[in-house]
Amino acid sequence: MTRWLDETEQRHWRAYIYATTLLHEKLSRELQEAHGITLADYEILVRLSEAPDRRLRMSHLADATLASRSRLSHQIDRLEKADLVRREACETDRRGSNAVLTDHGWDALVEAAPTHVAGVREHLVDLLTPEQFADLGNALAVVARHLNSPDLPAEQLA
Amino acid sequence: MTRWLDETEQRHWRAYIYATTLLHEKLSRELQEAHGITLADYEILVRLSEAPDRRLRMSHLADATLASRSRLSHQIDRLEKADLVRREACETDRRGSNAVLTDHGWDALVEAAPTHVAGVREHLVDLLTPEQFADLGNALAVVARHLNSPDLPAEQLA
DNA sequence: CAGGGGTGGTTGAAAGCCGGACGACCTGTC
DNA sequence: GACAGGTCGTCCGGCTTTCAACCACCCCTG
Repeated sequence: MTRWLDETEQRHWRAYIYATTLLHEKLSRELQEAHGITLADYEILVRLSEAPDRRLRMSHLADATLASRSRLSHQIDRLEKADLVRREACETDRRGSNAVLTDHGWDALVEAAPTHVAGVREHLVDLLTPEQFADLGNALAVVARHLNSPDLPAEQLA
Repeated sequence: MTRWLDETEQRHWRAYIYATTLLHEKLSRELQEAHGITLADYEILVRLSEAPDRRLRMSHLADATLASRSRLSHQIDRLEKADLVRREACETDRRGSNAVLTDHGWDALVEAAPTHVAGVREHLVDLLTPEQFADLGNALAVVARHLNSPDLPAEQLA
């Protein structure tokens, strides 16, 4: 038996779909117009910039950015062509490679970051009260944990 | 001067990106595996099913689903191949076409709806208290309104 | 230390997506 | 009633994503 969404739930759900789609597009477009990179590119650069020696294993980076291995591989191809990232062989595991942020990549990130942060503030954070934003973050943290955990049988909760 | 995100804001922002990406993927994959349609397809079918005579102008449908005209056109191509939707000429405006839900499309929607609703509940609604979910919806409604409105100069708010 | 199963990452082909250009058509104005 | 400017939907070219196959390598087991 399906328990349907009542009218209010449906309204909230549509607001969710609507807002998340629009926000993602807007932030990505702003980055692209100002700096020629997408939001996905930006997130890769951020991860690398935070990593020790500004390098990460491909698979780790794929997990962190929620990309498939194949997708990340292509994406790194492009970033490599743009000289924002380069690949290097992994010392300890000869199957592996590291993605390394180039100096040019670092500079690009430093330039793009204000655009990104301003967008996040303008189109999200500053539209809400601090409590609202905190509640949003906490609620979505629950969702993220749920979706990220290996699928437990639902019964386990009973 | 850029006002950076503090550590807490950053945590919330990452939860946002993480959860919205995962949730979208999960719901789309569930639909695809069970019924061979994506979330975007599903939303088109829903809009058509709710419209008078189960038909809508292409441009209206594009706006409603936040798709570019070009993207919608391709998407309708696919749905037409799958016999879920068909096109028909618009009577009152010879430039236009209507997308019409076929009987088969209606049946597919009726079949897919329980999967979708169950997913939304399992991975979002039922993870939160009713208040949390309502707050989420209301906060995102603010965001959606903001992003949807024609760009006012920021000064207008002062 | 040989073999088998698993993992890391890349690749190519096919499908999907977007922006921009386009032809067709509508509508207001003179 | 002609024309200018807008709107409707499609199409083209180029890029992105996905899927599945693949090679190279690791590691465990016997």
